[in-house]
Amino acid sequence: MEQDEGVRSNGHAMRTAETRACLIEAAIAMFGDGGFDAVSTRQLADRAGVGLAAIAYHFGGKAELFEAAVASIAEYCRGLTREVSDQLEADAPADPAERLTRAVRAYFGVLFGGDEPQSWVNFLVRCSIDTPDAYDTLYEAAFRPLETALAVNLAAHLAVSPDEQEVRLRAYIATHSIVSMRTNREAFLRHLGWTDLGPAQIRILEGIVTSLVHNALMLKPAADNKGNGDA
Amino acid sequence: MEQDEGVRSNGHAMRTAETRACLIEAAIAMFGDGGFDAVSTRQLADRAGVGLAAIAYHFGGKAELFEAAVASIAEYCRGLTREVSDQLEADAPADPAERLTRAVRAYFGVLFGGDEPQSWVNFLVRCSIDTPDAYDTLYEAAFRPLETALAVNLAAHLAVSPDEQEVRLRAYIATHSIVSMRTNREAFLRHLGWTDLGPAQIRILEGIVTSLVHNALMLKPAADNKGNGDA
DNA sequence: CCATTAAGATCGATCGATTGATCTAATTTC
DNA sequence: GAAATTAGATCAATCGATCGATCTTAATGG
Repeated sequence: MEQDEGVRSNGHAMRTAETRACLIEAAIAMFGDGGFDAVSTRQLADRAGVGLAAIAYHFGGKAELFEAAVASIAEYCRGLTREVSDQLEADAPADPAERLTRAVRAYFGVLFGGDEPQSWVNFLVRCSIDTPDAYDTLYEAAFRPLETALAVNLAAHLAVSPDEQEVRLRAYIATHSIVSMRTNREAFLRHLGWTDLGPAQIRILEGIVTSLVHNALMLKPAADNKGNGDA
Repeated sequence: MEQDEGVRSNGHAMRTAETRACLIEAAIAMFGDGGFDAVSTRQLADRAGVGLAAIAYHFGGKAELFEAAVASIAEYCRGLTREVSDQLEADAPADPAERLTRAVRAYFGVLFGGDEPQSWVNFLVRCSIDTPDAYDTLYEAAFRPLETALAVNLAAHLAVSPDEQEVRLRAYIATHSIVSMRTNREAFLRHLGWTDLGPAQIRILEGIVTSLVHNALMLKPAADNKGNGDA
């Protein structure tokens, strides 16, 4: 039963990869839970099940381990968003509106269907306010492609340029209405009087999200955006 | 011209109040910038222009200073949201839809018209993920009243019960679409390709927000919420 | 009215504990 | 046995907290 010895060409290399993976996983979870300064290198090593010196040996130091955690979660997020952006760039439904509907549903599924712990989400939130530079890498790699694909389809649907700020703003509102339910978890749960996000709650959310797409994202601007001024 | 000697009945009390205020202001700014564990008590004291021992003397310790900062910013936020919830509870426009439109504009003005530094917003974000208990106090005091007033008017407009999750969910989406532009600042700026939130950008936002209210918040559910299933 | 005393508030120095980093010796793999 | 990797011990630096001394203000006595 050598279930995971396929890539094990070298025993040292495997041990190295495993130790690094354990440390990165511990880093994402613990940095996400408490923030960079709230976690000590000893706690990280204990959680990862390795010695304290392994951090310095494999990454150079605490800061470099954090960077590796950012790169790791960026790659993971890229995999998630690729599922969605592929929907938007597929040929299947020719109608942009239909593609948008499906893509938003797929995005919703990615955000609420996975089993990533909340600490991973918190890690991303902390990144954006603690280390904007690190967040920049993450955003460009994982979220920019999705945003671009969304803007292209939305612009086609509205028959305007994808560079119009109206288009990008709509895309932001639509996507982050969903995203904020995870990034802003505490406020969201309190707002709805919920204590958890179980399957029952997620089903309710999905219905509203569908409505949201039609309203905020795809509805033609018509007269309500320019006609009423501010009277 | 004794502009601020009205309440100064006691010299000691005044010195105490001033020192406490300086420490709390420094705490909000520095905790917001870097998080609880990223800031040392020495840095806090330096920023506040007081001695290190003043923290223990006036608050008991670093943790208690943080709690005092939460209470302070909660009271401040309560003042901001009261401006908006008053709009929703006023008699002036009898039409709930019109009250909602005005209130959302007022909320937008509160969020983008003030001169509170971004570190204050970050303080709130950190609260929600670092100390949910502290955030609970803050939410109940400052945001719950606004949310309730919003739900009441929205329910009246849609002719349903304010307890319907559809109503609360709509209110969340509408309000947090705006709020997330500040709490999720880095992603928002990158999404729009902006580098700052100046008056020009805020003017653009206001137009879209107006549209958002009509679309996501006040538009009748019609057939798109229940009719299409998930085909 | 001024001098004296008590209380309130601040400050610099220092405590033990913990931090990230480093070093050495032991273990594992080839 | 040589190289790679790990664990345990230890480093200087910094952490939050505490102490006594100093300064400011309020209250008291003459």
